[in-house]
Amino acid sequence: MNQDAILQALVADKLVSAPGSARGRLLKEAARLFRDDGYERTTVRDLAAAVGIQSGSLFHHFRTKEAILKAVMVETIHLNTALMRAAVDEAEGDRAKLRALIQAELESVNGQTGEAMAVLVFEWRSLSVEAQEEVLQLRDIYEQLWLEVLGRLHRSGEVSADPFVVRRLLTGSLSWTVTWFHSGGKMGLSELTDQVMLSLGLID
Amino acid sequence: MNQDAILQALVADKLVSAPGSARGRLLKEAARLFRDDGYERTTVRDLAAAVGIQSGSLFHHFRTKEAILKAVMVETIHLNTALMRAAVDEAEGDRAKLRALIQAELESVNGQTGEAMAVLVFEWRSLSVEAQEEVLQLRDIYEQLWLEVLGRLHRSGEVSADPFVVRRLLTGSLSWTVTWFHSGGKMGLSELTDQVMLSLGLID
DNA sequence: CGATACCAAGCAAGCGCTTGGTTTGTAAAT
DNA sequence: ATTTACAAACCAAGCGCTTGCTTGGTATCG
Repeated sequence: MNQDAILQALVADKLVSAPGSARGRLLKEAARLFRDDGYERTTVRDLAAAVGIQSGSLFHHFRTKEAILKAVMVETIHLNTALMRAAVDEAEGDRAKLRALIQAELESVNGQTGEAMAVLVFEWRSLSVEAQEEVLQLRDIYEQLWLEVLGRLHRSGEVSADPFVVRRLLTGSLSWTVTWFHSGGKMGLSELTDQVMLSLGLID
Repeated sequence: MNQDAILQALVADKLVSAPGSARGRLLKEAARLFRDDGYERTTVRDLAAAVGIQSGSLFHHFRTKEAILKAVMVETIHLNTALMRAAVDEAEGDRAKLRALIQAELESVNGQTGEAMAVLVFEWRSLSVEAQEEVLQLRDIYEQLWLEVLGRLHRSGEVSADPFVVRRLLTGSLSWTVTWFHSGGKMGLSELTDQVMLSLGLID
């Protein structure tokens, strides 16, 4: 199952907006603006201009500005949960599964959905407390994927540190790559993945 | 040279405001509010109320709201550069120096100056481009400390991955601890440091 | 014909910051 | 020891602007 097929399945289930639809384009522009300028600095007028409508017309699609932020986050989580599960299912062996997870997360952060992922990481606080809890619950689903793989690698002695701690250290280091890594450079995503595995002592 | 002595030396050099002074208290409250609510969400009225003055009176101490953010960041960098240098100087051997750097950064992020450090990490974009460059230059000074130690560990074969990459991965994982690690819990800062060293394969 | 998507205009509230004047702390002059 | 002088710290009020969002009406299309 490739990335396009995964996306289409999610669209069919109405978990993610079709990229071509008005709602889909709006969310894409929102993700870009929220990442570049931050949620608070982005005005509804900026966002409306980016999609070529009047600011008031936004509220035909979303009840509030916060609902747009939440939708960006929720759809991103749904997409990435599916991508992670596919990555982990395709790889054989726990080292390979971990490598697949790392590469998948790096692709999410630095690839096409990177804008939305960055928003997910850095725009937390702009969500109301209730919305935060909702998003957090969704996120836990794919955290479980990591913990299973890391748990087995820990029991086999290949990873000495505590799985929970390792996952959290990785969350930080992988999402932080958005601030310094640029896919166009001389190091590619695959090499970066290797470097992460190396730094964990999982390649010799 | 302990932490208090370092702080006093910086205050004497006017690189950091005295914690008891009006300016010092203002910056401390600003750091707390900027971390908790974000720079954009924090209003000058919130900040003024937190230090017990009128909002207009803030502008007697700082020309603009942004100048307050910048001051928080600049003073934090000065303080932490000094702390890092002390940590690295006191430790003997490169593994011990790396451990000292990690622990010092974890203390900065999660300890007394944690609020300001979180601001430094997460409130980037709210600074004007010129101010960003200024802050970046100051930060490079202490990045050099890390690269020297990591470079030696790399040449000796103790750290296989590229020093630049390792430093950046560590920047992410260490600053991210602010979102999940709480010093009050059952794992202390020293144990967390051990876990980081473990995850790098630097303890057996 | 009815639903969906949009525009034009603007409201109420909140924003950073300014202004003009008063209090407070300090130190030299009497 | 008291007065004088002056700057630093602060208050009360509010200006001009931007913000998220609302309203009432108009295209567009199956």
